Amino acid sequence: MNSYEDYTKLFDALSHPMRVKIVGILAGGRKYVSELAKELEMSRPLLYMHLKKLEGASLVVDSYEISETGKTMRFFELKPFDIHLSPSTLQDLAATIPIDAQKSK
Amino acid sequence: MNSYEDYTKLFDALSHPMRVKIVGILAGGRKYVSELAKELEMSRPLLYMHLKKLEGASLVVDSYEISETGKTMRFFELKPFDIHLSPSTLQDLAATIPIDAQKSK
DNA sequence: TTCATATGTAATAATTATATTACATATGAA
DNA sequence: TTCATATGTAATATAATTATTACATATGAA
Repeated sequence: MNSYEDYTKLFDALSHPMRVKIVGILAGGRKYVSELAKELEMSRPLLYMHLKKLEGASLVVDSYEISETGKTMRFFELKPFDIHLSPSTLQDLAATIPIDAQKSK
Repeated sequence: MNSYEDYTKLFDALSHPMRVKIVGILAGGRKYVSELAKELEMSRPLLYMHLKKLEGASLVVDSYEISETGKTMRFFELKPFDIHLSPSTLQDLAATIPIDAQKSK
């Protein structure tokens, strides 16, 4: 974790309950996309959108594997993180934010 | 802090750099609206929008005071908070999120 | 009265985010 | 060949967020 953009991306990633839910599931171990979609009762296009945000925030990483039955599977797993939020930590972070900062997309 | 909605509101509030900046400034002491707008070089309507989000996330509270020159001033100050984010804490939080949860507006 | 400094908000524009539908490829099993 | 299960994405629709402009009120000082 370095810049304030990293932090706003992280907060943005965790601002949607389904993405927090995805993180919670992955905290119990890696899953492949179709498996996750079934568990979340969510369409894959929508799930991909959420996973992309989580990956953009460096909360998850993906890797490919071929199953015993020959299917390509894309696994997602959680990256370790440990973040402390308090007035003091946010004050330090805020000090690095320029006055004309916009939301990073 | 109780429900997952409280947390997603908090993350949403911190997902914009200017709101983190506002929190950082208020960590140094309370400010009234016009004072903040000047320091942030931001229009008051836009600042109000950001402050409303921060207040909705229970990060700040407001109070009114009459200045020595008779002007009504609306002060904002930071509420204390201390949040720890890790796979384990998010796993606990995620367990409370229903499968059909949508973003709370 | 006019000016400067507070407050507040309604209306709109512009941009992003969220969600769905409809495609497409590839593999192994039946 | 057909089916089930993986993958991926393009196009579109809907909704929410972000940002600006234009108002309005109130106070005390000049």
